[in-house]
Amino acid sequence: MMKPEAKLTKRQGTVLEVIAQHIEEVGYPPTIRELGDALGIRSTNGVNDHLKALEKKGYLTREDAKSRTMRPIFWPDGTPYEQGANSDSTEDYDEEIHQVRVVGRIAAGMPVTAIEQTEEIVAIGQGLLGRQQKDVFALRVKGESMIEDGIFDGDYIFVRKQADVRDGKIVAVMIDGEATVKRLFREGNRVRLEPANAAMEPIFVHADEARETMIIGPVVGVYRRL
Amino acid sequence: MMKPEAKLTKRQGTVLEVIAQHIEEVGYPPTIRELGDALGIRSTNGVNDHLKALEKKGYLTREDAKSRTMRPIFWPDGTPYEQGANSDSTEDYDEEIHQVRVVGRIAAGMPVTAIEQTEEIVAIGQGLLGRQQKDVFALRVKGESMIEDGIFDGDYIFVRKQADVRDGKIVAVMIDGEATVKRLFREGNRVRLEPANAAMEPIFVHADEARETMIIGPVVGVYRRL
DNA sequence: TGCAGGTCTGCAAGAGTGTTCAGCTTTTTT
DNA sequence: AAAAAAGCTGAACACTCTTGCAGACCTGCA
Repeated sequence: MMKPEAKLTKRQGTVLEVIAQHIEEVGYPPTIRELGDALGIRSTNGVNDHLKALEKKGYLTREDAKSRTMRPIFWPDGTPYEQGANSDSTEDYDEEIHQVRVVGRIAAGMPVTAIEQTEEIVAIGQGLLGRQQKDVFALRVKGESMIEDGIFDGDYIFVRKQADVRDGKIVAVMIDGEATVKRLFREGNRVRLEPANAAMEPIFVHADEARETMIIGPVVGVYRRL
Repeated sequence: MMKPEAKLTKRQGTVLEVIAQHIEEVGYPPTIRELGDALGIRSTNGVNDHLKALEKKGYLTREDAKSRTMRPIFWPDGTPYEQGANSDSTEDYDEEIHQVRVVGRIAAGMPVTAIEQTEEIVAIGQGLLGRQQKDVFALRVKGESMIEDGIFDGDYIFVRKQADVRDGKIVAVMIDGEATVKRLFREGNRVRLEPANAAMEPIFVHADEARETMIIGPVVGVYRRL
């Protein structure tokens, strides 16, 4: 089994995970600036330093001066990164149990990382959440806007914090301080938030709008107690 | 199964194939110029016309004005294009966390305790299952008999082994060796098993019937991966 | 015959992106 | 305590990339 030369710092591991997450979720690698947004780094050079470090340590490759050309080689833990051919990995893998915070509301205008009112904490195994789901939290659904997609009032939804989401995915968004769940579609310079309820109208958000809008991230799971 | 609206021309199919090939071999989508090189098209607009056509016909999506953001949706022949993958895992742990067996089928005529084919094990915290949930196992739902209750094909349902169930509850039952999910209603000396799908008829089971019927227990939770 | 759609050239504007420089603070190592 | 590494800001620059416009040729179809 191949292994990388040196270990990563905590932060570098996070960077690498965010890249892998972006590729899996969005379908292609991020740009330096997109990476910066996801990591809360304002300067492109701040991100670049991380990428240089990851390259130097052998966890990542890039093509010079080309956009979106970064490719992970190893996971932060040293496991080889695979992309196309995934296998029945014969290796056992200790299942991680995640302690997920359930929040009632999200403060308006706050960065995505700032969440109020942890109402309870629930435990759920990695097997149900999917691969490398780190920044996941849970919300209780209010309202019936997604009943046709089988998401009901009172359901727990598990959301991964990630601003960049693939088209057509179910996402949690924050509009004027209210957190809601909708399907997201990009249409030119605006975004359509489509409820799964024939009785409700889609919401349109323009890029240049004054509205307090923020994509929290994709919904990765739904749980309903019966 | 979803299908694209219109068919592609020969050339458009080639373009789409080249894109898919690039993603597979290089790891990320090409730019318009790179596509042009691969196709022998000198003008970026020539390529762009193809991309527009592919988008219009629903075979491809792009983000506006961003590089390398094209994503195939269908193959030229109309087959859905897949890219993401799931991995599952198992191992022990201990706490207030339940290791729940996920079974594919239940053997006909066997006592409820005898279950075959543990396909995987998922972990879930007590907080989501409810109180004193000891004999709980999980099933993957097959079919659409409960879509109106928000239980879809492929969902995990958590069932507590318990023969006595309150009226109107969603239960897992075994009929002639097949495990299904229905709502249970007692009506005199018979039992009505009501699907939550307008297109399906309820099943009636009489107490004196020869049918191999057995109530496994109430469904205490539903989980759906997204 | 006319017309729509597919395919392509060439050009130019403007947004997007990677790179680099100078400098800063904090953490880790020596 | 000093030095090195990690982590980051802000700005500037050149190049890449998408998009749009104008125009061309071809084919199938009404």
